[in-house]
Amino acid sequence: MKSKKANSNNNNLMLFIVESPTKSKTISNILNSFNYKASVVATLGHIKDLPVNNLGVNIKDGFKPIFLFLPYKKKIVNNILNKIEDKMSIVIATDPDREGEAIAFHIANEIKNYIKLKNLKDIHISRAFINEITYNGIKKGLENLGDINVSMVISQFARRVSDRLIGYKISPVLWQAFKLKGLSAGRVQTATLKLIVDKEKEILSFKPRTFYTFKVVVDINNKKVEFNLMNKEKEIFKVFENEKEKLDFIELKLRELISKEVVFEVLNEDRYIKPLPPLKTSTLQQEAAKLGFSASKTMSIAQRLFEGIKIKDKHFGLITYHRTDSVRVSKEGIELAKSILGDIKIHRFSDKSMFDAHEAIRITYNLDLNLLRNYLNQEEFKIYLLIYNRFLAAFDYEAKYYYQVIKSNNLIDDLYLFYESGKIYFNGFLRFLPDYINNFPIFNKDYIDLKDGVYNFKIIDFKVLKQKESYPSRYSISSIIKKMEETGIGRPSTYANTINTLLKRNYIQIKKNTIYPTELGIKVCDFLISKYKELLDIDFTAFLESKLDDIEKSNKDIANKLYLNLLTEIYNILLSEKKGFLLKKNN
DNA sequence: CAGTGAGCGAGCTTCCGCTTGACTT
Repeated sequence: MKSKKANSNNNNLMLFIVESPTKSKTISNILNSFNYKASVVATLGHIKDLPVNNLGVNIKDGFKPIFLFLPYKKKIVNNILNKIEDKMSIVIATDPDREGEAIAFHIANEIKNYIKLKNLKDIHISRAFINEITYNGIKKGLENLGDINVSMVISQFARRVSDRLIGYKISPVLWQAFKLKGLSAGRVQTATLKLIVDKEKEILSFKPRTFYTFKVVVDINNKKVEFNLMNKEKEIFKVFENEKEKLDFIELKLRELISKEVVFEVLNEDRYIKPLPPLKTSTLQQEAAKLGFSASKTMSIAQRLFEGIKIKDKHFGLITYHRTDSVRVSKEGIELAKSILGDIKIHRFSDKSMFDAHEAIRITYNLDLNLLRNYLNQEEFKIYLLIYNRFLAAFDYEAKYYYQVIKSNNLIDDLYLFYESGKIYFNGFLRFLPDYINNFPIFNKDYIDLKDGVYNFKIIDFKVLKQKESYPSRYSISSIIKKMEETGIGRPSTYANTINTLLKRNYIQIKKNTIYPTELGIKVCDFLISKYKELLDIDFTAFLESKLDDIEKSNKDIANKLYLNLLTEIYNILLSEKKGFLLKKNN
């Protein structure tokens, strides 16, 4: 073994490149156990980007992007290059997604230039796809080394250049139209702003109507039980203010029923509640928002938990990576759940993750919570607990409950009396998420001891409740992030940034976790949508994604052609709108 | 001759997405 290692020392020289430095230590240990003499280095995300001060897109030369080093990245890249030696294998293991592929492309170019410059020999560059930082994840990645996927890189360029053209061509139109410095527009921020403005308009134009509902009190074994008057579809029956005759009719009929016996059917069922999936970026931000954390605050706390803490001279990264859109849990995570819970159940959760570069956000060690409380501040501990509870809940058993529905015969014109209740008899995952049952109103009602069957019960009384339709509610931080994710606007790394940008531009205000558009926000949004609906409305991102998908799936030549088509199409829209704007101004 | 002002040109804002760390409070 010793001689073999010495023998192959040079062949096993490896430079392993990832994005996040926090992962490098773990990876380094795993690679050493494979007998590689590896150094693991991190790019810290993108190394190159379009210039900030100008468009950076050569429109006449087929929309060719001009990429420059981001600040401080030249130094990081130089540090990586300095580690390259003869007879080394270089493995680029940036995240397995569109952005990661572009990072791989840029770093590979730098490496190739360096090799030429220094005249280095026997260097092999390859691309690895690592879905999880575990022994098996790395092993699998190294067994299936490949090359950089050029079409995927072109698709990332298309995404980047689209966003640049839209942002940098439209924002100046705003400066001119509003005579204000620093206004901005973009595919993500303007679509998000529109969600908020649309909601405000919905509220403004909403005219709440007054309506009446009916509760009927029934005597069941000397207990007064309140039933709802509902239609066949189990919707509460409403009579609106202008339907006076209907109201009188129902009241009359109900009055006639007082002291009368009515036929009811009782049905009891065994039902269960499935656990919630573990957290991902969007849901973590949503849950934390309910505790009063802003999205960016949540992310900086999660970053600290990810980087971890020292306990008795040993370092513990406390959670998995916190920027993810997946609820998948790695084998290692499942083992961890098993070691904590003993007995686990694997549930299937629907997962619409687009790239799945990272698994769900979960805890990484079975650490004593009381011990941890001493090492974390209050905020960190709260966020850790959210992650802890959702992770363990996801592997726990369903909660089980008795469900009961009591339904009358046809009472009046296809209207029925309904009573629904539930009683939990097995907590299951609810031991980790006790508040979750508040989402089910049936558990607030008494479960009545009645066997299945047909009964006669006496009607005692009824109540007519006067109510007003409630206004649509404005977005909270939590619900806007949910909506952004549902509509596909933005990515896990940018939900928080987008909200901050809208705040910084004074397009929105947040008061008591409620998001209001400002007057400026509404004006800017209306102006932009009237002129650039095609590019800035909510569904443009879905359109763009489908085009990017086409590019990614094509061979290089077709991908280049599709790239040109897409950007020409976008540019033409920008051009025609701008012309229209100038014409109108001159008139 | 000196003061005024027209006219011109330069410089500035801006996008989305991937990562931390260097700042301040």
